[in-house]
Amino acid sequence: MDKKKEILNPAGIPEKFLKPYDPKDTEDRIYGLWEKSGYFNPDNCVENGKTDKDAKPFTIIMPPTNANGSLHAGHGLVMTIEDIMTRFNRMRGRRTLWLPGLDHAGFETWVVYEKKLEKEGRSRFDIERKQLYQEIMDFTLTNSSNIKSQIRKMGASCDWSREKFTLDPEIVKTVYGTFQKLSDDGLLYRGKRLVSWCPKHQTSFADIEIKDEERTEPYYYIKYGPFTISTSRPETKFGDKYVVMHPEDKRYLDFKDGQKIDLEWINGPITATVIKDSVIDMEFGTGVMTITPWHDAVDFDIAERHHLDKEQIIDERGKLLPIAGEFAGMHITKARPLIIEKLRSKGLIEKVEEKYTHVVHTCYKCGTIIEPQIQSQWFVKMKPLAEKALKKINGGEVEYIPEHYKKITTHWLENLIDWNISRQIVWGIPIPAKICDACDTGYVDLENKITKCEKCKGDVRQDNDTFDTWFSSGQWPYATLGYPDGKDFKTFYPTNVMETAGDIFHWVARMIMLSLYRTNVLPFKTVYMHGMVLDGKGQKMSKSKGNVINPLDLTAKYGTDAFRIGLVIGNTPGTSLALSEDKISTYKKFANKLWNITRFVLESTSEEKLKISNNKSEIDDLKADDLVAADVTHLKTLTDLMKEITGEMEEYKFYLVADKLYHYAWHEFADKILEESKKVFSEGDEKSKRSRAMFLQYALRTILKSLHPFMPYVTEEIWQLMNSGYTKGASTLLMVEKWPNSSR
RNA sequence: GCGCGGUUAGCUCAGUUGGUAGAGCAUCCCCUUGACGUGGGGAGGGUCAGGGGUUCGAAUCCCUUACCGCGCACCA
Repeated sequence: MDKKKEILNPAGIPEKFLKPYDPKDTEDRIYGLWEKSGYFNPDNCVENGKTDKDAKPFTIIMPPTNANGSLHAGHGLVMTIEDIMTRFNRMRGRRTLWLPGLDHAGFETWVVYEKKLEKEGRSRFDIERKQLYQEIMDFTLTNSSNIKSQIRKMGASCDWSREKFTLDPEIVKTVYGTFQKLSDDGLLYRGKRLVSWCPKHQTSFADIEIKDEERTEPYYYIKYGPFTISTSRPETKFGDKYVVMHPEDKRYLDFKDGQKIDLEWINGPITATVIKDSVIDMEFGTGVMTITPWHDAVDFDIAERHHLDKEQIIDERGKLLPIAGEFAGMHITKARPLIIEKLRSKGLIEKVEEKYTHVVHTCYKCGTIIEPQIQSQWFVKMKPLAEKALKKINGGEVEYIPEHYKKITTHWLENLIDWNISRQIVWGIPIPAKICDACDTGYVDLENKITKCEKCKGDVRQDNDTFDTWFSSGQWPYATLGYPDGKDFKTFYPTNVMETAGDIFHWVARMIMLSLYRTNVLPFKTVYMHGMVLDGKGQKMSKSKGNVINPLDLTAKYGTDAFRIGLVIGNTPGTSLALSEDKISTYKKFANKLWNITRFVLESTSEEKLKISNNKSEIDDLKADDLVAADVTHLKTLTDLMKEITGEMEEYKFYLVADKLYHYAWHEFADKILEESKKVFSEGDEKSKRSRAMFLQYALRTILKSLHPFMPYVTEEIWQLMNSGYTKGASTLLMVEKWPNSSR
């Protein structure tokens, strides 16, 4: 040991402090310590007296993470914010449960697995359903350990003993119960309705799985008897036998509703019927359009209103049906130019606008144009569910952070259409229903005992579809807690906070609707929405741009604590955040600063030098009476700060709290108080020295406690070293220490 | 078209109920002070997007314009 070190370390403080803080050497060991303690589980906290028996519960249900996924920056933020909430409330003495969960992520996983099959030269159509399901289950369960270890790496103090998976039997049972109840209450129906269909993936979609894309294509004006219609999709027009115009359009007053008109069409003469409907925009195009109810939402609505025939033109794979005559069997993309050629040769093309820009719906995975199709699927009537939810939300019973998400949510709820919950993929929760293909009737059949169709007495078959992922994840808060009889449901429901990404606010709305429907109670009091995590330049991360930041690279480089607090400071709820490495690097320095602050405090307040008591309770119950005037002032500043930040923690203003603690620790405590202390310890009288030593110990402990939710690893490591290596007293976990007293 | 945000220092963003504009990073200058150079001290830099209004007083409240982002619907 060189001379400098000798001077610095006269009291034999833990060796570790002689080197900079090393997250790599710390984090896994500390996480192991926490897990071993069992205190992630609130029951153990109560049992060991860390939490009072009658303490109020505090519950967060983790949004189920894709079991096949890898931790991305957004997850990093989720885990950080929810862990902050959890640790804060645990330290405040609440019976705190953070319940982790994994999502089978129906379609997401399906796409991944289908690609894997493709690589192996296999096709899902050659594999028996049960086997395929089992293969994907094995694949998912094998992969899930990956994401779980990544969640641990983030320091998440969730209760792994209560971990749930969306395909767990008890979750499925709850979901089935809801399906049955919806049916019993007349809120479920099997209907032939328009669904968004991906011809490549062979399934219907939720809105969120559809990506809007702007395309520039030719736009055709085509003669349709006495009219001219316009379209960008001539290949859908074969069956168009209704021509629609606004009832008040002066140009077409001569044509009467229901009037028949003979005209020459693509494949020969047809008879068209005039329909008057005010949905038509007189300003658009020629003010006349023909309709394709089977493949278009507006057209479908018109057909429903006027009880018109609906005919399928394009099959589920995107090929033309026999109605297309000579074009039957062709894929629509191949058929389009040929159809145009034919129309042109018949003199039916009036003009072509070459560059027409419009938005088309595409599959968010494969980019294939979504082909609406009429299908028999299960639908949930949303209006009654939405109304109940709206009443609660508008009545102020759900707190939204930030508040404007409330408006976005209510706007969405007010415009809901019936929800298609059937998906045509194997990977998911099978729909417990029987289908009669002969008369197209569906029966909810949880007990698997229906064998004959009540209507036509024909045979029924098992519904091969699975539930939309959102239908099951929409029941997450009560399903995970064991509704209706589970002990946890009774203790921890309703939960306190739902923390999730702002762009899936509709998931939150669905949880509110379904929870109200089944439990009659709002599933949570507060909705906390975080924004998107962008790259350092503020751009959306995407694989194609190559700007994806892997959070684990950053935690490896700067430590998890630096990553966590860097993600929190300056990040107000709902606002997107540019993740810059500079910022994370700053907080790595901060972790080290805390390390050195501790080193100084331990060194300068060592027993040998100053003869202060190291009795833990004497430090923690520090009174102003024990201190000299200067320290009384410092104590008051610190106490006021604790009071302030405790309030802000309760208001979920973590970005403020973290920033204030950073400033206090560095620029007040270290830069001012510690500097001033050097003089006190070298020149002051015994009373001042003792007072200062006690205050420094107290302040350090307070800083560590209050920073613990944000930077759990370094604070816990310091705490352990202080308690076991230097000061006396039982070694306890900072994780279950009491939050600093703010009521002095 | 309807709805929701945003526009503050070079960059990223704070700014709680209206009371003389803040932080981090970056820039510049100084300091080998015995916890830490992953350090310390200091400096420069903003007519708070434009316009109007309410007020003794507006970054903050109201109206309006422009631009950026997002959601919903539509796109025949």
